[in-house]
Amino acid sequence: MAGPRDEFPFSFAELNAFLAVCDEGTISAAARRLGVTQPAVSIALGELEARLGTKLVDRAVRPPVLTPAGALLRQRASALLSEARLIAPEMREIDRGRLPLLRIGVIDSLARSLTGVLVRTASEMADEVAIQAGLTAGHASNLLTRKLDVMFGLDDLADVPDLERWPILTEPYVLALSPGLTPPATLDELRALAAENGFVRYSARSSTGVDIDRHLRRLGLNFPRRLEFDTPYGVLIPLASGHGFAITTPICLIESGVAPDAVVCAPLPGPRLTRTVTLVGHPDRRRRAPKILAEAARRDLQASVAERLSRLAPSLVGSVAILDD
Amino acid sequence: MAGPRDEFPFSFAELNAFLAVCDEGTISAAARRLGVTQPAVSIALGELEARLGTKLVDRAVRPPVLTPAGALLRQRASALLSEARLIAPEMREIDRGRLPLLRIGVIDSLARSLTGVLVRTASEMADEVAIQAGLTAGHASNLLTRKLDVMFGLDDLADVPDLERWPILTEPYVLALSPGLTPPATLDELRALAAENGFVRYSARSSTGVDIDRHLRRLGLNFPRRLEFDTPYGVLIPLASGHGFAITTPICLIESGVAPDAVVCAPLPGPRLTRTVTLVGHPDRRRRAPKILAEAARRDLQASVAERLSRLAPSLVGSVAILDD
DNA sequence: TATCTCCATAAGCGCTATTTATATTCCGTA
DNA sequence: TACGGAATATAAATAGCGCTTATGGAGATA
Repeated sequence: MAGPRDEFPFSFAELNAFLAVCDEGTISAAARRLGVTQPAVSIALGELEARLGTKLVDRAVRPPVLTPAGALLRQRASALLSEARLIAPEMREIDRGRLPLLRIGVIDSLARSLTGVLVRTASEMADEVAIQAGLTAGHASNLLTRKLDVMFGLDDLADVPDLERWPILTEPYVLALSPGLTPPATLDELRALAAENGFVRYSARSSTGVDIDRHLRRLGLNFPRRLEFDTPYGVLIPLASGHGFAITTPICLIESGVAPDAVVCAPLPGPRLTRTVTLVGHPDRRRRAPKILAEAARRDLQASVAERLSRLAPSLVGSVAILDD
Repeated sequence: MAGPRDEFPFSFAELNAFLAVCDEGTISAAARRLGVTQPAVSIALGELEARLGTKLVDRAVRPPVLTPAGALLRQRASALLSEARLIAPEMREIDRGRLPLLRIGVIDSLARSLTGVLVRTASEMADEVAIQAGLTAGHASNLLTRKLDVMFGLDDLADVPDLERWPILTEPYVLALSPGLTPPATLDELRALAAENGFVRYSARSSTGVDIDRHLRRLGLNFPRRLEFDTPYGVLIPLASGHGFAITTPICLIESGVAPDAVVCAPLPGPRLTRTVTLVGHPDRRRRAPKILAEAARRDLQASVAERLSRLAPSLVGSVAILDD
């Protein structure tokens, strides 16, 4: 797979080399630390710069100093690599272990909405209940490593056999705008809006953020990032106090707890994009925990979502579909 | 830099190929989408499995299904790649004189209180701002791996050199009880309370939970766990709807957003136990981000904490000390 | 100015990933 | 149960990438 550099203008090794240069201060020292010769690092760095189209380090002065672009790459690369380094160890850890406890992971955008009903329901099934809020990816890996028994998230892990799946709800992604902004009706208007106003995004750590990124990429929309968050609350806060817009969902709007007049909602121009929250869990023959929790969650949401939306964003009432099997 | 696979048992292209296989369902289809031949993908996948030491897809059945390890890799890889895809476009932006990213981690119990002021302050220092909420431990490791520039948390990372530290606030742990329960005045009364009512605890993943556990252990108190959460909101929800008690802090009470009459607060009998929130950050010579963010956060809290507490729990007004250097 | 260190470039080469070609396995269907 | 088609694995050949050694130039220190 070493063909022409299609999509990624860098390799792990190159990023690693670059970081070594940042840490060590010189190319020679970095080469020593990496256990390769000096020209190897020199060339790698040069090609990295060529492919990125930017100088990364200013070698005119000594010791070499990072350019602004280099400083950014350092941030990004070191985050990326420390993330990558975790993957292999985690995969080795996938074994099985069982605890009597009932452990439930809930995606951030449903944490507040569901915690109450989950506590009530789960308390009747288990003596000990642990509930954690977080991102889908974290819950999924915890589920697969059996650190969780069930999770509410955006990934139904369809490829994994021997898991139970209970769909909870489907909802559209919508635009959320600062009050005063005119909702765009077409993609061109959306593009114009983005030229004048900041786009507040979910981070790529969240499934929601990944979904939205991919959708925008397919539409050829390339909003600059200015503000990013990994929770619904974070995304909506900046809208209330300035000129900006975000892509979010009705449930996220409810979860964020913003005031009714702080944000204006509108449909997302272009192709429809939705997300589905699914309960995924290890089968539990005795307690039937996945099924019972799913049904309780649905009942609770059925009773509360429309009512809350009618106060926050009447136009979105009916957009959230609580599912059944 | 294509020597023996030292540290990373995969390349971007291989992860991309694996994701294509996940999406398309078959190796052949993935190869078509990637514009390579089928054996290329087949071999790449096989070597990926060999290097990771795990089967990723079960090809015995058709269509192939992911193993648990494969599902985990899918999660991780897709997050990693969507993060990586953003890097190059961003670097082009930087050359147009934009300021680099500022990434801030905030402990869950201050997330809502601080997000607004942090967005306002950080936006003036950087063109891009990322704020994530979570647990202190996660932020600390992200800070050390440079995935974060500054963090607000309960750990000042005193052992790590070359970090700036700015104390934000100190507050006591207090008891929170379901309405109707009588606040215990002594440790014996607390023990009696625990015999009759459920103790809702913070999970051991959170610094707060670890602190409380240790304190209780020293006092010889051994409450059975029944319910545990890792966010302030989660801990207080069960109290509002049943007979139980928890140990929490004034800031957590504010953060949770519970109604004023849902919970009753009282001092914690026995030795005083407090916690201190500190801002820790990488030094930032140019922008002075840690100092400026700390000062803005203090000002904001100074203005808002007492006011909010007076509505929620008048007896706690004055218990939170906003610090200075 | 001399010297040391660091860096860039050039040439050669080994290795890796790709391709084409072919065998094998699995599934649906007659 | 036998057969056709599709998907996958394997083998051999090839091409390209990145490594090394060798060498010249540039900056810092005395």
